[in-house]
Amino acid sequence: MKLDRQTIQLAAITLLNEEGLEKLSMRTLAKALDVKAASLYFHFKNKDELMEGIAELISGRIRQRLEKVQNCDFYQLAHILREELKRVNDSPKIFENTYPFTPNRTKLIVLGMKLMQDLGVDKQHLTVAGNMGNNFVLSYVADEQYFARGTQRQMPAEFAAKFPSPIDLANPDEAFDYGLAVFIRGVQATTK
Amino acid sequence: MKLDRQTIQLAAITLLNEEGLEKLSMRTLAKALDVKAASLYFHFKNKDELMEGIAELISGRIRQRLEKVQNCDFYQLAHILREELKRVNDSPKIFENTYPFTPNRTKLIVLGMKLMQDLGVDKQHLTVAGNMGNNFVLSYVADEQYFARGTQRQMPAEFAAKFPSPIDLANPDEAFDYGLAVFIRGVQATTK
DNA sequence: ACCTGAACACCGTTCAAGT
DNA sequence: ACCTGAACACCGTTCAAGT
Repeated sequence: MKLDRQTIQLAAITLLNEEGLEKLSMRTLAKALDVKAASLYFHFKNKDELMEGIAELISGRIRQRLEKVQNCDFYQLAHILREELKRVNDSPKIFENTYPFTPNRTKLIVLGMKLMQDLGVDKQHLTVAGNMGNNFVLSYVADEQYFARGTQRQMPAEFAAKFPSPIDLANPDEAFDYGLAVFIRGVQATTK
Repeated sequence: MKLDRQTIQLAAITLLNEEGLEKLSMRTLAKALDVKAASLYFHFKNKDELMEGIAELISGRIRQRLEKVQNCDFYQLAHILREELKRVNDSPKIFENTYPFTPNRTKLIVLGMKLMQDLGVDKQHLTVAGNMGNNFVLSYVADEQYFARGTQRQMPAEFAAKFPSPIDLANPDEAFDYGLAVFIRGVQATTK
């Protein structure tokens, strides 16, 4: 088997979409590639570096899509981010648990900051606002994937009675736009 | 050694604050309690149930503090939530990865929903808004604890040059209030 | 340069057996 | 009722050895 970093990362993504992050081990990944676990360590220093590579790969996909968008605003960035995160099961957890300043990802962070500036955020709150926008999308996709899994335990009857038919599950796109609007309008309203 | 669920949970919290979630295993926990790992399984079905118990214990602390607050609004809830989460290292990750509908935690969720209603959120967006508020605080504390750890790798020079001295790190309380204001005003602005 | 065999030091979990 | 010894099936990682 001829390995390289990208082959390994793509195989890992396939495994994530089939089984989820918990089932992804260096050994299962090696097995899927018909290779021994130790071989992976020739291409990646350790598992963390592999995860970092996956986040970086996804960031590259996002940047590629952004190139085709002129006059990008935060609304569009958030939508593309959500869509690409959804393509990889458990990607929000991977993003949360890896070092963020890899090349493509850094460029996305810088773009996010610029878009915050465009929304009128003052300089001293750029990073807070940027983190908040990023965390909103990550958490939203994490919740979506959690419910898509369908393996959760039930809500207690007490709760289900009080909040019947939560529309977000039926209308995830509308709910995402609602949350996004909350964030964007909130940022605008909080600018002096 | 005389064990019970609470003793185990408190020992786990101590270990979290000393070493973090990654170092917390059933075996290290047992060692800290001067007991064998298998003993823990008499009190908890598995590690997940133990983590769930820790989140539930923290939720109980929050509820206790909320009892002393009259006319609680979301601003106050968010502050108390943040403070209690900060008392336990990696608590945001624990909350994210456990089943949420345990008794005390369910009551907090119901309260959160009610406070969203007080802010004027329409019925069909209650759960989205509630999740968003919850995720905001969780993510914020996760970031705070990440930076408090101090073991992160450096930002690239390119980035540090563009965004010098991020005030959020120096002024975490002010930054939290900023984010909270963004959320609250955004919710109000997005109500028809 | 790239891969493997074999090992090391860990995990979570189970369960018959002890008290 | 509560705890343990001993095992099972896993992990991530290293490194001398092979090609």
